[in-house]
Amino acid sequence: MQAVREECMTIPVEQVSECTTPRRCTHDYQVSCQNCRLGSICLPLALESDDIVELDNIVQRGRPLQKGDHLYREADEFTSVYAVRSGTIKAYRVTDDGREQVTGFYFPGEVLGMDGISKNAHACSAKALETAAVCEIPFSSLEQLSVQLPNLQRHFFQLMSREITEDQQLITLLSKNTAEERIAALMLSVSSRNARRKLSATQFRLPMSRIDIGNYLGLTVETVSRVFSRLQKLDILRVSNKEIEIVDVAKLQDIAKVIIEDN
Amino acid sequence: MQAVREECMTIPVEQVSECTTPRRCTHDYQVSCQNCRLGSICLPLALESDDIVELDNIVQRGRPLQKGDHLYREADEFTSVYAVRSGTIKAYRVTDDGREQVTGFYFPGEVLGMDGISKNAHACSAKALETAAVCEIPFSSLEQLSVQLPNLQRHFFQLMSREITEDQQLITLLSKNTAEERIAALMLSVSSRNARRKLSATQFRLPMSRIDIGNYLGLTVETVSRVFSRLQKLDILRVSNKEIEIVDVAKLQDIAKVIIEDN
DNA sequence: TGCACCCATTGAAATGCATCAAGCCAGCGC
DNA sequence: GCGCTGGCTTGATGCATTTCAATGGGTGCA
Repeated sequence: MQAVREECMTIPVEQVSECTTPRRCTHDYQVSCQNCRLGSICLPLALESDDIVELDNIVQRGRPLQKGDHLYREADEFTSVYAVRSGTIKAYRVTDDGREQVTGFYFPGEVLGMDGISKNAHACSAKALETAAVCEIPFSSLEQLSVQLPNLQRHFFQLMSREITEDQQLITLLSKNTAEERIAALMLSVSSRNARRKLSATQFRLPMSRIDIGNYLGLTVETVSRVFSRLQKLDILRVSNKEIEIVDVAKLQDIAKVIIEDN
Repeated sequence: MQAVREECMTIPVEQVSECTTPRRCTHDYQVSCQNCRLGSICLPLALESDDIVELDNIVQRGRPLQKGDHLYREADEFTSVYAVRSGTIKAYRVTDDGREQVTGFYFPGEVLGMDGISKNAHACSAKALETAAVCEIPFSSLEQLSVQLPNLQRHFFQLMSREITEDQQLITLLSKNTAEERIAALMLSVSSRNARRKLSATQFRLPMSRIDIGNYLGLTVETVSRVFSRLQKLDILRVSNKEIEIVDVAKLQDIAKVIIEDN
């Protein structure tokens, strides 16, 4: 499984749309919105097929990002929002005293960059955690198209609203929950987002480092590591470096308390 | 000063638009967007005067809320967003184990309720911390009008984006900062939001209780209280119950580290 | 093959905040 | 006035997580 991913990563041209099968990826580099596997969980949701063509026309598909490449940086001029097609993107900001705060992880089908709208400059940086491909959606075009397609406007409002509610869930998590609860909630979140993409909900590879996890959840690396060890000892998780297997979903949900939604 | 506010609160009909002068409030109950004092920091920002009339037509101004009244509750059907005209609104959600998490405080000129768009149901509850008046903006009308007025669409996108960046700032605060830093940041935030409304940036009355502050900042009441005492002892703040005076802004900023923006 | 580097794990000690507990003060109804 | 209640403050103690420190394992490169 891991070998396949590695293979994929050496053939960026071929793994633009998500590569999940053990077979060699055959996705077209320039796959359109109409036949993108992610369609139903990405922007085109709720659009008529004629409308999707119009959306497709404004979407720009650039070269894949290599691990560590930046999609944009804090304070960069805001021009576009981005839909992830493959790989994982980490959004983060640097605090005044130089430390990093991870504000989100974006998986295929998810849209990022909307924080830049308010000031016309990105409020955070976005960096690829692994080889990744994104669709760039120029915001001015999106605005214009939204005026013609009320469904698109609606959908984009919903996307932004969703970002808000997710941030608020994270706020609650950080404010009220223990280290164990936070980790459990994150694992369930990754799990359900995997399931949404028809991948395994119980076995997956975390694309981010322990440092990133800790940073996102307001914990130190050491605490993250300890919690993983503890959950493994309790036969709730099986952890091998970045490979995670959820052995006991019920117990994990019990620990997380937070209900992880996946729509 | 406090006496005036009290007077105002007994005459709700008259204090709909913000009451800040020692004189008896003379604001019209049905003040329109065109001549609302908050115009420049509320939705109509960036609209032509003709457009403001159109916006004004869809805005509904109901009876003021009394302290403790709910504007909406979690899971209520989402129909409108709300602009605060006077008073303060607290947004909060109840966690699965019954505890409360305050997600935001909304002052005059600020817009709330956008979290409800994604699921067509409110993701949190909103409650008046004191007598408050709000403008209700039916979302379907706003959507329709946005299609006609690209500036309005843009502005609403910006409002939502702003909510996202503010939530992310809170995430950083909760994840990285000490109790002292969090309180300092909140005081500076209230201060700058007051200044935006041409009120004193150094002397104000906190509309929320210590419990709410703690809840918002992920701290217990006791810690909040201790921090206030400490900051008072250091001659940075003067605290008398809910009345706050910022004695040393520089030191407060120094503690907060976070740069509080006010645009 | 071996070195260097980064990431992850584990242990021991330190600490900031929560928890528990008691007391104070203001407002309010009786 | 009296006693009640709710919000706020202050002190003593405990604990979860951080901090400091050391070690191990994987990966890339010479």
